[in-house]
Amino acid sequence: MNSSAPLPRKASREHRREQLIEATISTIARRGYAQTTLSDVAAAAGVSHGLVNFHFQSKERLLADTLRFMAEEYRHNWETALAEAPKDPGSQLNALILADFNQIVSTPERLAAWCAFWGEAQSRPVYQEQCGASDLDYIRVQESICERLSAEGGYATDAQRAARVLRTTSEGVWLDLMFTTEPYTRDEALNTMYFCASAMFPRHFDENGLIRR
Amino acid sequence: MNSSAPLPRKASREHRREQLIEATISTIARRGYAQTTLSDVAAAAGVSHGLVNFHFQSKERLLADTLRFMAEEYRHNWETALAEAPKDPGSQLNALILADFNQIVSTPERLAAWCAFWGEAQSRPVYQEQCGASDLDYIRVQESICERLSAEGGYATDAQRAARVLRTTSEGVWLDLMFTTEPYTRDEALNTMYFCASAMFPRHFDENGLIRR
Amino acid sequence: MNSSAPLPRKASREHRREQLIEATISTIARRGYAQTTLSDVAAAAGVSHGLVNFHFQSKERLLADTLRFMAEEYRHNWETALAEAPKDPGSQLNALILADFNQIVSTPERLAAWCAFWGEAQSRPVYQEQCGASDLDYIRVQESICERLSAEGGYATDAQRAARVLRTTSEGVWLDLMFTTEPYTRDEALNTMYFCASAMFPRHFDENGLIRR
Amino acid sequence: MNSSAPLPRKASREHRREQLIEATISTIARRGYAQTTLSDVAAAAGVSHGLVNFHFQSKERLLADTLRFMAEEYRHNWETALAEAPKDPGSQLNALILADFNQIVSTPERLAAWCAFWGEAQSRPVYQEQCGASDLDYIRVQESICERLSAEGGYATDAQRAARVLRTTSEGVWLDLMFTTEPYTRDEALNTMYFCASAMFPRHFDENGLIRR
DNA sequence: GATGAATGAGCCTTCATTCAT
DNA sequence: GATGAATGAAGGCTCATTCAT
Repeated sequence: MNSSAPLPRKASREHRREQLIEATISTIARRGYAQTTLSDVAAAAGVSHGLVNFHFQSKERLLADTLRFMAEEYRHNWETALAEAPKDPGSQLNALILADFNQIVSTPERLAAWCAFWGEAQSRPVYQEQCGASDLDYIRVQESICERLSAEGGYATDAQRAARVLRTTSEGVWLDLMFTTEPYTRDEALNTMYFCASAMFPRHFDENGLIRR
Repeated sequence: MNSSAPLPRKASREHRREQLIEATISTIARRGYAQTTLSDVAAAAGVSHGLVNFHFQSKERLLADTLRFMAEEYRHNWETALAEAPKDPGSQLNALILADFNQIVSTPERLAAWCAFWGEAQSRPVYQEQCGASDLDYIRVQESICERLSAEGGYATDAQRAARVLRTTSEGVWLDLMFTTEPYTRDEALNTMYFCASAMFPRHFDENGLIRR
Repeated sequence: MNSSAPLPRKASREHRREQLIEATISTIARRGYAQTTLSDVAAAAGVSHGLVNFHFQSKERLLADTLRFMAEEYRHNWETALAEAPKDPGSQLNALILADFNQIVSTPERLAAWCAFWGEAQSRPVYQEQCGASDLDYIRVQESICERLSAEGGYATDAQRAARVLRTTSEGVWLDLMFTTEPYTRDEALNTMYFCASAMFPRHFDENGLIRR
Repeated sequence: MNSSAPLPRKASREHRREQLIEATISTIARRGYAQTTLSDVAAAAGVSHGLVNFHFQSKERLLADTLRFMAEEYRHNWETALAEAPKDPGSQLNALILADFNQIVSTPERLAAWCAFWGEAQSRPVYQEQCGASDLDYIRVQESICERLSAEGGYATDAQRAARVLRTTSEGVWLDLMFTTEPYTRDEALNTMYFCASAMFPRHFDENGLIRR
């Protein structure tokens, strides 16, 4: 997996942690959550397994920290996208859609790891807490953008449900990218998102994306 | 734990198997996939753990058979719903939507178990095979219904993408029912589905369901 | 293994026991002592595994009874051979040698089963008791024949050691028939025995057997 | 149980392995092959049972490595004996006989362990492979010594069969040392071997050993 | 910081034994 | 007599965790 560059014998604390977290994501993606052992993670990171415990105290914490890392990465991804986009609601919604399918959070490894955590989260309150707040923020921002868009475009649409349909479609398309026996491309994934947006906001989106005026 | 009635000492083979599969679904829902042990399952079924291996040979097979059971149950659910509904595409699509949220497949236990299996499926080819064919059938039936609906209603819509949006929204709403910190009701879930359908097929659906004429 | 003739639904007690003992010998020969389970034995006998316990109460007793059966069979084999042979010591010793390699006790299955029991006997006093008395009888009879032969032939040989060499060679040749990567035939086995006898009693034996006068 | 001194917490890998192999031989000798568990072995070595798997991966491999160890020890024993003995065939054969009954390979533990492995070997190809080659080498060396002895002494004897009788007698005497209810001493065992040798090579051996000239 | 030998709890699995039918 | 579902003790194996070096 790793073993790429011969690591500096002494990496800084933070760097080691991040390296181990990346190895954890890799391993979960490859072997699944239930099959992931600390030895797998250590091997993927090219270090001894004792070191994992040294930096994370326990497997539980390693996994929790990995999930937090991914949640923060995800949040940072869409927050940055929104900050860099024009402030009109169409552009903002477009930025949100694009952010979900860019090369940072939408890699096969990330998708697989998210999927694995979802599978476990239901029975682990600690995981739900980990993500709940982030998700709520995302939902509220998305809803508020949809409201502004609705107002601006004169849509008679229910903004909350529109936002929810966009969000669930995004999640479902992620699952498609993981599982369908006849998978489709990331472009088709995006087009599906735009198709969905255009059904609800036809004066702002068509199947190819945001309508520029 | 042993929620059911005191079991007869000897249940028929098939009945025992089904009982153990139900106990497995329960246990996965409660404890998660990774934390599910044969002893948990046996305790949930009120039998000794040796009996699980007696009937399923291994934990692996118990889980695979459980997934198969759920896949067949899911398929049977929507096939029956379609068979019992009027044959016009609006009614058929409506039946498909309702089937996903009825009391058979949309119980908290079923949702949680599905979610757990999704999390593991990515790293288990045998699970993907288990579900792949079923999923494809569902997708094709749903697409064909959307095509007929599109033709009938004169929609300029892309039937394949419309079907996909409906399906992914359904999956995403399932995840919402599992995870959101501010969960909503099954009625709201259905209304969200109808909102989605009405955005794409406004002459057949509104937010409250199929428009009767 | 078995399954030969469709068994009468109700076999007599003794017949069932013997049938199960033969199945045990078969199974030990095929799978080894440590790998032999009651289910293997039952399957080899074509009956349900519950029946084995019914007839033998426990696995321990089944194995002990099997060993006793083989010990009695072995003893009966050489006793009969001695009874049917002429009474001169040369003929008697010859009968003893031939008895060890005839078709009753020297089948591959018997040899393998004996070997397996030897391997376990060391740590099981009950097995040693089972065979000890029989062995002692055999040893004494063989020694007494050798003494008579020694006297008759005017050999200056130590009859006890001569008997022991014959007996150990017989055992060692049995092991050869089981294990050597370049096995030899039963005829060569016999010739080896005669070679051994002729070295000690050259006026009574040559490499081809008893010297008739 | 833990017969040796309190072990250093960290023994070198090779030393640990050998220590565990000795514990395995001990345990097999005491409890028999079928009754030997990893916990027994670990207890005999004074370590936790997890450590056994750590060093040998599985019980299967532990036993196979133990057998290999004993086979190599046995081979080394007679090879060294031959190397240190005078090169005339009489001395070489004498060295071979003595080697089989010295304090290295002919301890009660070794004999019992060999016996247990023989009992299992028949049904385990891997065990047969383990020993087959070594045995063949031994047989060939022994035959060639007997041939040289035969030529030197002008015996009209069949060297191959003579070698075989010596070898089988040796094995049989080993079994006697394990099993007979009236056991005899190691000296008597050796005398029996010499008795056997003297019967076939009377100008080189008498009952007390090699005839020095 | 880092390593890897060592520990031991916990799990899956096997299988002798029981027993209702 | 015979069957086979059911039990539960026991064993092999995994792996998170500890800790001497």
